[in-house]
This record gives sequence, structure tokens and C-alpha cells, in this order.
Amino acid sequence: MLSSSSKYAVNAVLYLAVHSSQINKIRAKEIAEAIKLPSPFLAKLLQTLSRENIVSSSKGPTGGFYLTPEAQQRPLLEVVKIIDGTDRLDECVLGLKKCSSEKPCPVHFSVQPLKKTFRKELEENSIASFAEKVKSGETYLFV
Amino acid sequence: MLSSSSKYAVNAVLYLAVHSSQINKIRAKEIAEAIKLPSPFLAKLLQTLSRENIVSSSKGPTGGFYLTPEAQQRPLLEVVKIIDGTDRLDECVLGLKKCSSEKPCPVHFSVQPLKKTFRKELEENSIASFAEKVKSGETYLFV
DNA sequence: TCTTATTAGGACAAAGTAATCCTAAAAGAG
DNA sequence: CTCTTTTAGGATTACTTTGTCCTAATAAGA
Ligand code: SF4
Ligand code: SF4
Repeated sequence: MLSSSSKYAVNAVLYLAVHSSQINKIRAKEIAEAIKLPSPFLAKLLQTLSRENIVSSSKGPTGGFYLTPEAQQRPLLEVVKIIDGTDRLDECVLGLKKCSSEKPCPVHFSVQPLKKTFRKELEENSIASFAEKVKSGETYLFV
Repeated sequence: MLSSSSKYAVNAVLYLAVHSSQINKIRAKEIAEAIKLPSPFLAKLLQTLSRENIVSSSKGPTGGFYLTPEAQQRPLLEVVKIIDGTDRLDECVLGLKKCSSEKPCPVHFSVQPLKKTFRKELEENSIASFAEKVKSGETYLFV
């Protein structure tokens, strides 16, 4: 459904949404330790997200990554799109080219509604709203 | 969600369920053409399924693959399990190790119910029942 | 029995994904 | 101004998945 890379990216972005601000930047290494993944690899992902302005960054001592309030309002799906591209999200279980509700594949009715709902959730909820639930203790980050 | 390999396998098995019988075996090449994928690759998948007795086979002229009535009663999920293993099915969107409904990740409530439903559908419906819908024209194979 | 068509199996090749490493550029601190 | 810390970016490596190819085994039919 999602690549490992975008799982990492989602985790990292939500970590930033919860813990960072423009005056409290967070280093790639710290995030990597918190969400338990190789820090050079995460650094790459953050660079990619930074290029697309979904995370902001600053170099040098006291530098690091953070999310602007505007970035936090963007849907979480954006993160996935940037890392995985849209192809991965668009292709379906049986990977048929010309399928539709008129010409559904055998598992269409088992799968399509779920897939649609999943996408919608990620599309209609902002990074901030997912982060809010972490802050309130309703959901948890990493382990 | 599913690997390409298991998509192919599901397609091939359903093709066999619809078109084959012990007295009407189907060659790997014919299936590959029908569902449009490289035939040596499909042959490998069919071999794997054959080792696990989900498809039956016979060599030589007039040989080919077919499904026994017993095999058709097995849940479609079996095919996926054989090709992808259980790991892939068990791991979840954010890939957390110790998550649960008590310690859910931020996307748990968007995702877990859908994932469960999908698995259940594949688990509770036999190959035959999916094939039945193809025969009745309710669903379609490939394109 | 001999030939031929087909599956079985293993070795191999290509592509895609995940992860590492090294050097450059920027920015704060002294 | 210089040193240090941190991100940026490219090159490289490793691993996994996908796909190919060649040979052996098997079974039918002439
Ligand atoms: S589940 Fe529906 S949309 Fe997905 S491949 Fe099958 S027919 Fe197409
Ligand atoms: S969605 Fe639920 S089950 Fe899946 S990783 Fe998140 S917490 Fe775990």
C-alpha cells in the first residue's frame, strides 16, 4: 500500500508536527533515533520533502527541520505523494488497466471501497489533525 | 498491498477456476496470453502453487494446469499466502511493531478496519465463489 | 520405442527499492 | 574571520523483487 520510505516520511512529518516549530528545529539524527531508522536515509527523505516545501529546514548549528503552520494544514496524503509518486496510489490490487465499476475485477467489491476510503482519509485530513490526536494521547507515534 | 506476483497468481487461479477442469487442462502459455503477462514468469508461479497443491498439473502433450473441485473450495487468500508469505499481509501501513487498538498509530482508525475487512473477504470466500461471479458476468477477468 | 509437447527446477539477469558514504554549502558561535 | 554543526546532493552499494533462460523429467501419441 505504502512504501517503507513513505511510512518513514509520514512518521517523521508527524513527529515534526508534534514536536517542532520554527523556533524549535529538530535535527535529522534526533528524529531518526526517535522513530528508529537509519539517519542518513531519513535525511534523504527530509531533503526531498524540504524541496517540495512540506518541511522547512535551516543549516548550521541550531539548524534542523520544522513544519510551518501552513505546511501543517496540508493533507497527509501530500507526504505520501511526494515520496511514492501518484502511480503507487493509483494502481489497484489486480492492477488492471481498464477496469471500472462497470467492468470490475473479481475482487473489486471486496477492495475498492476500502481503498477509496483510505485515500479519502489521507486526503481530507491535514497533518495537523493527525498530529492533534497524538498530542491528545488518542494515538501514538512509533512503538 | 499485494505483490505483482500474487496479483498474477490470483488472476491465473481464477482463470483456471473459470475455464479448466481435470479433463480440460490449460497450458501456462495460454493463461499467460489470456492475462497478458510473461509466460515463463507465470509458469514459475504456477509451479509454486502446484507444489502447495492449490493447482494441479500434468506434463506432456495434452498436459497443463487445472483446479480440482476441492482446491476450488479453498479461500482465495491461500493463493496470496503462498506467493507473498504471511509477512506481507501482516505488516501494516506504518509498520509499527507493537501497535494495537490500545496503542494505535496516527492512521490506525483510518486504516485498520479497511485492512481487516479486506483480509476477511479473501479469507472467507473460496476461489469457487469468486469464479462464480465471473461466470455469471458480475465481474470480469483481465482488462 | 521414439518423438514431441509440456511441466519442474535451478541458475542467471535486470530493475527497482532501500540504505550508505562522501563532499559541498550554509549558518550560528566564539 | 574562522571553526563547527548541520542540511544538500550526488555517487555508490546492497538487497529484494521481477523476469529470463536453459536443461531435466514426464507423459501422450505415432
Ligand atoms: S479492484 Fe476494482 S479498481 Fe481495483 S483492479 Fe479490480 S476492478 Fe480495478
Ligand atoms: S494502522 Fe493500526 S495496526 Fe496498522 S501500524 Fe498503525 S497502529 Fe498498527
